[in-house]
Amino acid sequence: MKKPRQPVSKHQSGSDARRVRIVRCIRALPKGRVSTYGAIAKAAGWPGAARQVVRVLRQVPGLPWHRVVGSGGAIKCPGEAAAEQRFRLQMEGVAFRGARVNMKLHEHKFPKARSGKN
DNA sequence: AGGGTGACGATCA
DNA sequence: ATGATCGCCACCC
Repeated sequence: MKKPRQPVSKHQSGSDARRVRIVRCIRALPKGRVSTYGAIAKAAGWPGAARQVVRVLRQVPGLPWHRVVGSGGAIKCPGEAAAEQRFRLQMEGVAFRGARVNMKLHEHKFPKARSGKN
């Protein structure tokens, strides 16, 4: 077996591994639960990379993108997507407080990204 | 090599 | 709450 996979580019650098990590976190979001771009980045062991989370969400299909919101539970999607996201979340039983998700009730807690060893 | 862009985050006025 | 700025990181031309 070789690696019958054809990378989008030529060589994936370390950034690819991070991407995978981020994807993993997003896919780990259970129904009815949400998280923020920053929290996911942090959970992926990469604090401050909220923008990369966004990039992954847009590039990788099949992710529960609607379960990812901005800090404070604010929906940051542009135009129509915002309405859809909100709609889908409500359908999953997520409660809103105005234009934001009630993070008190639905913010997902990721397991500690390996602190020493635990 | 240089510059612009984002479904961001935090801070300040 | 709104708008402006800065910091962060990867990607695109």
